[in-house]
Amino acid sequence: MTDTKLEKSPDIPPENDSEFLETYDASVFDHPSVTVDVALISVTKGSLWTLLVRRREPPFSGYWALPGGFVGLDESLEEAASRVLSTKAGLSGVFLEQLYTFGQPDRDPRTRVITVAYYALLDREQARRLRSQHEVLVSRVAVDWEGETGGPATAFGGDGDVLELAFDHGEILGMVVRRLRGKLDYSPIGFELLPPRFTLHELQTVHETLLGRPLNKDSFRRRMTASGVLEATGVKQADVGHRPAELYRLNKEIPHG
Amino acid sequence: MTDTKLEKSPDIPPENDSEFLETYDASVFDHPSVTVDVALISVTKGSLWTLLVRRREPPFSGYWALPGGFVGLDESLEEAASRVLSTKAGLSGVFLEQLYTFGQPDRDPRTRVITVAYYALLDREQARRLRSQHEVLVSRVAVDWEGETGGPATAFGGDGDVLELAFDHGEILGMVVRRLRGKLDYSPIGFELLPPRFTLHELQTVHETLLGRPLNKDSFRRRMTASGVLEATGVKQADVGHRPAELYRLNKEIPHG
DNA sequence: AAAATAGTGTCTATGAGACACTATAGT
DNA sequence: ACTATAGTGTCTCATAGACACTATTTT
Repeated sequence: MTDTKLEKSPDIPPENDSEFLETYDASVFDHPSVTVDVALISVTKGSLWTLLVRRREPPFSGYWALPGGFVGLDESLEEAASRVLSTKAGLSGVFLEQLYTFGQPDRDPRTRVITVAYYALLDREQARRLRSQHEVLVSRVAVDWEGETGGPATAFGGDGDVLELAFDHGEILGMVVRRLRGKLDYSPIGFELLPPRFTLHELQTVHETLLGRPLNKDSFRRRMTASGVLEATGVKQADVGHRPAELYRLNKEIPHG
Repeated sequence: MTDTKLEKSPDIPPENDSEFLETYDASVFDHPSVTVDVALISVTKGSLWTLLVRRREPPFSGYWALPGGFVGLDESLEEAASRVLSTKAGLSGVFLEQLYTFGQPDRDPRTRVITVAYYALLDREQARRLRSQHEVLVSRVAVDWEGETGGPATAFGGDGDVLELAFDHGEILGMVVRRLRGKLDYSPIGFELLPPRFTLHELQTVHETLLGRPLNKDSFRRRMTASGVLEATGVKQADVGHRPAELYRLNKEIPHG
């Protein structure tokens, strides 16, 4: 094949970025700030919840924001997100995955801030501990099913009032929910939102809450048991006022990406 | 519900990022550099291709790299990627989407560089124009089907030799291909790799090349015609040495996310 | 006519939804 | 016994794969 036109002219830029530097030279030290913002997602009572912190200073003073922080020069993005999780929520060892990077020049009115958004998935127990913390709000989140192709999420306070979200955090939350909806079919993320042992019914409720629509019970059970990612423990529920369901756990033998 | 523990203590940090600043204060002006790298993907001759540029200076001098550049303080990430596309490849108006952000502290040995990776999809005609340019190499790319869960791509030169890729660009290319494979089922990205009018066979070849495995002809035709995203033009191929196939185009009436 | 690919019709296997039925806990 | 949910068996319908067959162009 003759697809190769290899380098032969002397006017090739010496660096990947040199032609940019021509126009950028004077401000070469004006690098943008880079932050991570983390959406801590949990599912209970048939709703989606996320942790928000209230801003006390401009910009967006009084608005609610996802917990976040600057990326240190010696830490990876994931380490920065982990640090935010630990500092702002006292959590470690939770499922954490990169979502998207938001970099509109005007998203922070002060200065250029590019943020790498992450989402973390919490089970009931972790979410419960969060609710007992001070200074944070675990807020209910809703995304229109219509909002499939885009659009922000709405966050609600304890009294059902709509919360004003800082920056583009409404958009970030909207994208988190849509991403989770999309991954649910082919990725074992539902389990991250449940304790280590759970019933099929609990798993179905998590899926339904995430998707925002009811699922067929028979089909759901068949799909899950046939997929091989579940493992029956032999143990059953206790004290439930009806026939106890079997508890399942994630099958660690199967590699699940 | 009593999920709200609103702010009431005076020790709440005044800013989202203040506790980070405690440890960061001295180097508050040492922001990381932020770049965009763009993988220009095309499909022809049953293979995947991407544009690579050869580095002429350290680090990774002599290695091959994705085209990229610094993000300007006043441009969005997408605008930066568009600019790279136009400056390095002379292309505009092509499909462009953000992939992932790579930020390992040691990915660039000189200094901290966080890169936001994008991928662009080119049709035959755009790829052909690329191949006629100087100073760039349109390289064949392969990703093990096994590499479903991760791992880098391999790039090949014109003589079939393996190219050494700079930085983590092999990982980036691997993730691009896996992302495309995943999106193919539920997103009309296959059309971006074809000219405005194409036959069902050409579309199937694009899908097969991307996926790295053969597809069932009958099922593929049914799926595509039933999906409603295709529109028959009534026009047929000419000069093909066999029965000419009907040409289809993307149905612009249907909203497709 | 031969070669080559386009396109259709039909049968079968598989998975989802619907529904009826049985099972087992607490009260 | 009653209630509520767990779990099974079976039927139907939609979709994918397999295969046979017909159609239409160039050489």
